[in-house]
Amino acid sequence: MRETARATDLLDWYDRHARDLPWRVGPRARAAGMRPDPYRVWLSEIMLQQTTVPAVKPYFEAFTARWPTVSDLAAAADADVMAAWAGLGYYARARNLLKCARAVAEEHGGVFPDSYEGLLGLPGIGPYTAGAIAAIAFDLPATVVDGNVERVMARLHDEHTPLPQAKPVLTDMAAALTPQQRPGDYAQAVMDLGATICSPRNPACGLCPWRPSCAAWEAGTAAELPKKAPKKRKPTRLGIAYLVRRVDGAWLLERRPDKGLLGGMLGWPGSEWNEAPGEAPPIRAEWKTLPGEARHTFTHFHLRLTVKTALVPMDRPATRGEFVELAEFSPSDLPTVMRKAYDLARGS
DNA sequence: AAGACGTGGGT
DNA sequence: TACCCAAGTCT
Repeated sequence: MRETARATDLLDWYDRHARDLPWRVGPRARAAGMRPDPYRVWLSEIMLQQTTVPAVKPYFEAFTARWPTVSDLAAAADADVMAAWAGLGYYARARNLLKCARAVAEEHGGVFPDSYEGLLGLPGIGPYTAGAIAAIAFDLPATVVDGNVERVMARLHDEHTPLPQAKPVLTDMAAALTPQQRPGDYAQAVMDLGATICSPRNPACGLCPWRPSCAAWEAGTAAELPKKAPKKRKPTRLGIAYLVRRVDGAWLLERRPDKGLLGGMLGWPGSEWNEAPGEAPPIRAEWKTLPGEARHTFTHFHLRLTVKTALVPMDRPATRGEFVELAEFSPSDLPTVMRKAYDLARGS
């Protein structure tokens, strides 16, 4: 007979195996009464949306060093925050990060709301993040459902309904397991379990504290759960990027509109990205087309970017973008696709 | 309410 | 090479 899964079994496992993460207050310190700074919890949770821990770490360190409090971040210039986020992806997160910081600073006195509902009302905070902050920062018994929890619940209950259709039932399952005691540790424990033991491929069931209660283990189906709706294939789009160098070394750059792909980020002026992009030079110049192309894959399409370069005199007016002095430009301020175009032009 | 929205690492 | 995946949110 299969056992019933208990939160305490997972908490015992977490006490022994909790990972040490820069934004985490571990189980021992929490037991001693320590609580994480809500600002750091919030920042880490936004960065971790659809993003791996190794990718987040250096960005988290850089942000907290430069902007130690939510009020510091609220006072930052948009361009500085977008540049600091460059390379992390999903740039709407950075735009909403600033909106949220400013809402907290101006409408909440610099203090994060300490309720699920209050958090949910802030920009960039959805059901998952509101629950995570409520549980981790405020020790409220919020149910936290991310991709890890969906996977753990699907396996625990041998649920074969494909995602995203299964989301409501999986949420109910997660809610039924959420304890009133140590909800902050528990939220992190389920996610750690999903990230380390109950992993997407080759789950380490031999090490799992919930194996005695796992229906998928009993059925031998763990590795094939959760089921997911089939993916659509990505089309390929073409584009042209224009890299213009002024004789004093300044680069011609353009701030992209807030809405849409790479919204709010700096980039090279260029054509539309589609099946047959037309020429769209941002300045009168003698263009050189570089051999090869910058290839990049976005969430929903592949891009093959032709790079054209030109050197222009000081007094040449641009029809698009603005020249940025060499001393004020760093390729690390660019989203990855734009940095690839830069690398192609610099021969690296 | 599906689709838009990035990127890097693993297989 | 190509596909999958990672602590989702917004529209």
